[in-house]
Amino acid sequence: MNRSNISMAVIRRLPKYHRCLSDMIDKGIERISSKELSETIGFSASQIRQDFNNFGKFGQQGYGYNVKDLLEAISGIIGLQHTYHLIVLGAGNLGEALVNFGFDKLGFQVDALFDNDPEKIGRIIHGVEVIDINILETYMSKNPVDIAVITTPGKVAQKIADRVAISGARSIWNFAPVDLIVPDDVVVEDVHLVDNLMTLTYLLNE
Amino acid sequence: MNRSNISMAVIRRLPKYHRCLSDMIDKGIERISSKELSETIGFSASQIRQDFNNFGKFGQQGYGYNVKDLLEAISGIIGLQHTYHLIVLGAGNLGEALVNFGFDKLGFQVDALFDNDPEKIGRIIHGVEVIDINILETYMSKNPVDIAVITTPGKVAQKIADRVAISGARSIWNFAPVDLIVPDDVVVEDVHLVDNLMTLTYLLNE
DNA sequence: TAGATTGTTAATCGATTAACAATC
DNA sequence: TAGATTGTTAATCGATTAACAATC
Repeated sequence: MNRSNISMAVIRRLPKYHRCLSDMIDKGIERISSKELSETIGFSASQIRQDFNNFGKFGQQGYGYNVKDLLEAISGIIGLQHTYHLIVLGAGNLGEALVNFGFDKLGFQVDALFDNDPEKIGRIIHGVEVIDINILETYMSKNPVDIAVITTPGKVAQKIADRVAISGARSIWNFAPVDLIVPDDVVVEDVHLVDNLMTLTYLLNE
Repeated sequence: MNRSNISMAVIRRLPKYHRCLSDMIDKGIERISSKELSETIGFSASQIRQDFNNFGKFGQQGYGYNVKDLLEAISGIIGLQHTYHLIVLGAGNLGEALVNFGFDKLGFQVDALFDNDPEKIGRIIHGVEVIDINILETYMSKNPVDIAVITTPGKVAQKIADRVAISGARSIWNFAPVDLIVPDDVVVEDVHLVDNLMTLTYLLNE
């Protein structure tokens, strides 16, 4: 039950449990066994029970799991009880798309966009202001930033990562096609879209 | 050397080899040992040699690997010698961002965007026309589609997947937060952005 | 109570790492 | 030739699956 011992394989399955259980709530399903959940989610019943038992005992022998309670437990494990403050570095199409994606319902609030383009600075995009990247440090000294989202070109991504890390960002969600180097206490999650496309083409030629 | 036996763990490392070797070409590096590559890429030298030897013998004892030859070999393994025809389903911010991402340099050509919004149909976005989703089948009967990119809301994603699959799309790059059900011969690669965000928040609370 | 299903231990499977003979 | 480094086999490690006692 020590979070730092949990393998990444388990951690990466948590969001899928969250999504699947949310769907079940919407459908009015009240209880579920690991066997039934297995059929919906595609993980083995054994793996499901192993996964949950990394974090505690959420079921009841002979009954299964209460969907609502289990969803709440998993939300808590993931950390969805908190609201997270995001800033997006790079007000291009991708940055704009992320502002508009609808993460806010889950507690992810984009507070500001940053760019170096004078044409964009000062504009409001989906209710979020575009701020001059030159005053990033000033902004960060006054506002908490949990997640810095990097959507800049690859060439400047490391420099931006350095700046947000030194200014106190706790984590980076990186869309630039580079492997960032950050201090030990900064968490990085990469979305390497080109890598995904290449995986797809490999499988296409199998 | 039978492609279908290769594990997904290996396949998902191929794009990173590609990126790392491309960077080395740009830097003018001509040869590299698995040990040196290990230090740059962060995989063990042993793993690197194991990975390559799934596909053939690309090195030379006592010398290492020729960077240019190795990059060409890996490009070929991934399938980058071909050009791929893409269509994007959903002309929202994300669809627009993907059209503009710059994949074309790697051989990924977006031929068309599809949407159901009369305001958008007929418009040209970054040189790509937005077509009425109602004539998707007509379009696909006349044009080859290797990769169908789904950027629609989750609710309609499965229906769109069904339509592109039956019309002959060979693969789907899915950005909707659903697990698509497709015929066996259609390859799906998911980009579940909400899942990535949740993984990040988990790690943030570790 | 009997049936069902969890929580947990043991067995299996697969992926990574270590070691070294082959060879450039 | 001697040194270096691959290709490949063997050992280890970790993750998944199977099994079953505990118990609701």
